[in-house]
Amino acid sequence: MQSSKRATTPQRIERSPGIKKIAEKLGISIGTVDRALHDRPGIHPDTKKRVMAAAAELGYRPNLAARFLKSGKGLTIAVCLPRAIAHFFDDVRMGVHRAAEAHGAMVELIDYSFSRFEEGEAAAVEEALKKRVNGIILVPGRPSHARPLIGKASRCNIPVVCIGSDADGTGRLVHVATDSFSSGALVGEFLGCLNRPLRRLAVFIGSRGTSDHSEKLRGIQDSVPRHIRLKTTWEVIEAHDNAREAQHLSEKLLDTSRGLHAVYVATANSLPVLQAMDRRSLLGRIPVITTDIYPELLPYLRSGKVLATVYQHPVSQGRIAFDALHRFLVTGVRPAERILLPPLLVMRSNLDILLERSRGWSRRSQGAQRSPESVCLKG
Amino acid sequence: MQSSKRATTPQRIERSPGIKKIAEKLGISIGTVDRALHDRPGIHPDTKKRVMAAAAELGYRPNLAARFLKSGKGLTIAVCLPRAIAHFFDDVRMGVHRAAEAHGAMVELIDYSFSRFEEGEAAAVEEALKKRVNGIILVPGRPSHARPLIGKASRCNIPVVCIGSDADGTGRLVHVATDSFSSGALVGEFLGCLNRPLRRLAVFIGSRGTSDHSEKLRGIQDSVPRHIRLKTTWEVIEAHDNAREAQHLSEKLLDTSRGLHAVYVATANSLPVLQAMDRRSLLGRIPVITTDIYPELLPYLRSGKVLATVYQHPVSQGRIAFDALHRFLVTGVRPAERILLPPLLVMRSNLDILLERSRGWSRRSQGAQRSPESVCLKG
DNA sequence: CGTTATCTCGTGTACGTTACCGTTTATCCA
DNA sequence: TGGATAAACGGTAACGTACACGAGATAACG
Repeated sequence: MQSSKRATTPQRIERSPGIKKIAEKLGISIGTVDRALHDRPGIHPDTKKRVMAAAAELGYRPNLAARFLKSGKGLTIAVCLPRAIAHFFDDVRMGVHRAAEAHGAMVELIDYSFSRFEEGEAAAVEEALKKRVNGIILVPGRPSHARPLIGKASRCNIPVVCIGSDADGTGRLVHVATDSFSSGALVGEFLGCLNRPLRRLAVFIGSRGTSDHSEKLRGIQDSVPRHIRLKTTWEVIEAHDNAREAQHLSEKLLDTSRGLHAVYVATANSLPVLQAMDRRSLLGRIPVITTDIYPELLPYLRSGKVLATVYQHPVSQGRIAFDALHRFLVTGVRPAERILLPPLLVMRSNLDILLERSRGWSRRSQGAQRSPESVCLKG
Repeated sequence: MQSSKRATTPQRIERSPGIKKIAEKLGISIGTVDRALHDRPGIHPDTKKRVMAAAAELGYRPNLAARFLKSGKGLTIAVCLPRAIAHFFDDVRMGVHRAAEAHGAMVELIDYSFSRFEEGEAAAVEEALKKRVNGIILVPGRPSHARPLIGKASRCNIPVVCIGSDADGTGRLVHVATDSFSSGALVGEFLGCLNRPLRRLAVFIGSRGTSDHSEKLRGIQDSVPRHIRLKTTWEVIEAHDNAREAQHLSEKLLDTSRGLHAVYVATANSLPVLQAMDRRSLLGRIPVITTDIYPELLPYLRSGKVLATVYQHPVSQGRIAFDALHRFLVTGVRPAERILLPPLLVMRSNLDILLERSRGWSRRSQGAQRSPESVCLKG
């Protein structure tokens, strides 16, 4: 069979040791090494130990290119997130997909969208486990319902990344979110800069039971007294992320207590509040700060009726979650227990650039806001 | 219970057509196809045309896993950036490296640092071209010097990504930066929110000749009148990114003109200005907004002596630049001509979370950040 | 007509991994 | 002790690509 002589080039490229190196170091076959490294049956425990030791000693790292080439498909990752408050989660999903695209066919995503109010997350995760995905990215709608599923996944050795709400103590890999306390504190600091007498402040949240919301409240209540000399009183309204409830409660608030000096809507459910205030011609007179960005909010921001909104980096959260998971799956390096992003203020001046970068909402430039010709360097 | 029949499943994973498919479709060998696809010598023009047509028809995409497996090394990308104003560029470099790490051994980076004031960029790029890298990420120190080199690289079919300064019209792949105009406009808007009489404003820039700086100036001068009723006068100081010059000019300004109402330092060279103001006990009385974040600036931010700083996402700029370049090299998809990031305000409340995410500067304790002590603007 | 150079193209091997099949060894029961 | 059965392990094809090498054809030259 061997006909001609080979004149292979020396090819002195330093390659990381492969499964073959381990095999010849131990004087066994690559098949055995393969079984040892992948918990496959049909191998003697002693042999397996020797292989694992040799692999560790040589610093073996599986060659993903070869693995992908052989198996024909890459890692599969389930992306489980709610449909509700769609704009935020759509951005998260986009962040995940963008990050995954960088790896081409070597990573495959499977989307599972579920209704936030029907505990659909359980079904989604269960489905993902059935499909034997390599990892799960999850935005828990109701963390209490998600916890057992996350525990189950972790026991199956399937890492779970939580975005937004956490589910700690379940064995989840990492929690990615914006820092809620800082969000509230940032708003407090900004309000303090306004140089106005702020005696009565209203804060709209979803529920005190949600740690995200209670932390935001704690943040602003901790921050405002530090920047404002006057004694402040607080109106805390729990709207439970329900539009009708938000509308009803805000109208009630506005009608009963007149001397409101600032409003902070700490949930994405800000539209009903804004509309109620608009009807009473309060916008523009009372400083309002909201959370997140969605199309209906844009006119309020552009007109200055809403001073600023706290941006929570949905796209980045998705990207970071994916990167952490991918890195763990590939290299085995565990990310930090928790990755917190800084909340940032978005105002009229930087709104359009932000949108252009993250989405396709407002392609229109706002008149004189930007000169038509692009920036061009001239020597 | 398994079926009696061995009958393995057809394993019909839909694979994208490879070089082999093209070969058998045309009835030629894979070697010929290889030569055609890679502009290798020794192939008849007609044959090459047929191959290219067939490749296009079948939607051929090279299998990077196989390519990497065979060749033993991945894409090599040169990262050329200055040493000066180190913190910003260090972050850019970190962003590039982080993004590259996700691809493991399939991407290799080569760092070329050069001195900004000695036209070192030319040598760096030249060196990269010699090494026959697949792409170049460049922060032009002196764009006018970089232009011919970028043109040369583009003619060699080596894509160049510019971060910060642009070199447009040279064939560079894409320009990544923060939107300078928005930066200035954001500061103007924020100052407007302060609700104070701002009649005399000082803006420190590097040079009017740098488009980045002149755009920031244009931004704030366009923005302030929209938020402040009073007529404003402007002091524009060009410090040429030189610390001594900045110190001298700021002291001269502070001593000659007393009624300053706000200061915007639009370059990273803000320390001399702050020190000059501090010596005259002006900090805390006159609102100051700076640019970028570096260790020496932290005390000013934490104490409230600097109200806010405009963050330009150095890490993200690096990451985005890399991703755009990588995507282009792998899929051939050209990114947008220009990718502009939104500038964002960093204040005390979100400073530490930001640092934790991007670097290791910040001290661990959140006690300091959330201590009751604070400095408000007086007067 | 023979020799050689040039151009064009086919062939073979290797990359690291996995799946599958074949082979050897150990265990157990009749 | 023979034979059956399973456990443990060896061997190899194949994934898609890159590249060295050689075969075949054609043309140019003596």
